[in-house]
Amino acid sequence: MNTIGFEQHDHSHCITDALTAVEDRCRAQKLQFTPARRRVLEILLERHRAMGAYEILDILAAEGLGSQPPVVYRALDFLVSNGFAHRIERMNAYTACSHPGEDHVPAFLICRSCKAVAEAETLLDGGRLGDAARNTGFVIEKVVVEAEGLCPACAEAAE
Amino acid sequence: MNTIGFEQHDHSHCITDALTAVEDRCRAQKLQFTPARRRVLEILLERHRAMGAYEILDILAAEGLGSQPPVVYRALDFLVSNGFAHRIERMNAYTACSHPGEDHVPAFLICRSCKAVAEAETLLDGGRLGDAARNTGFVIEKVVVEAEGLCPACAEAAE
DNA sequence: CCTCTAACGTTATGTTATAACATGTAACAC
DNA sequence: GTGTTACATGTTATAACATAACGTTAGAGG
Repeated sequence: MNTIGFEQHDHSHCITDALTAVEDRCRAQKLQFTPARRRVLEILLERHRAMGAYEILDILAAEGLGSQPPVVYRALDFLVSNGFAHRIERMNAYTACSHPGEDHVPAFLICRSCKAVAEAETLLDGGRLGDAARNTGFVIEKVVVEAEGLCPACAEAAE
Repeated sequence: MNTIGFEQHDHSHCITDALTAVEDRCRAQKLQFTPARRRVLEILLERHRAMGAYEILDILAAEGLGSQPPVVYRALDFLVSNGFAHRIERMNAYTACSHPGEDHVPAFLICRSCKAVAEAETLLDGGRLGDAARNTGFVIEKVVVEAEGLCPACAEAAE
């Protein structure tokens, strides 16, 4: 199964590409890409879907990389706050970023049937929400956009 | 303090108006607006801010309306699924709807400093997200839009 | 009155996340 | 090369959020 974009792709390349991009970025910004942080990102990239923190933790534990919740939450905090992964609020889950390094406002399409997640794009300021904020004097710093529905495969199966 | 829209308003009116609208709607749709459900909505309207389920439960418990989590979660399920309240995913919190009865896609402006929440509007289909979905064949059923930042008062205080 | 359904009471448990504090470690200044 | 600083990690405990499951109750409609 693939999820991002709901289409087939060269998965081993997408993993190594993403890792390389993150490594470069960490070097450039003097961020410590430690084994635990790296392994969590690898897990997210390998599975290529949204995963719960404790699901990731189970894998880390099996590999001897730590068995307590703070281990995985710290790694996820690092990845999310540096834009290498995203948190899906609707699912209390985490997913590797599709294009780490680029500054962007992610928007997610979440299939309620198979739980696949695709990452799309929005702009921060352009639309109606920006208008509403400007009218009231609210200063937007971060935006979460998550759509739930049926992915192409599940929509077809449901007919 | 008020929150919705970040502006002063006639609060007792806004409570009674909202309750009346919900009552009407329940009558029209033969929904049971039971004491627990009503009281939870009243609590959300009175406080006029996003509240956690257990915070609401504490109040219910003090009033003898039930002390176990399912009590409040059932009431919230009813209110949310009928559009009388909304869940704020970012905060694991709930808030009364500003315009119950009208079909709408809520968007929230959440102040990270004072936790005030304003409800704005978006359209479901119009924008960039709709385009992305259409391109991939994804069928959107529900959209969550939540912006975090500083409300006018806190933005000013921060300067 | 009976029955069906939706709501409610209650117990227990599952799931997600963080506080707090001790320990280790690499880089840097002196 | 030692003290200091800053950051990362190990570990224990607990907080915060949510639901499963099952029995009971109460109102609507036959």
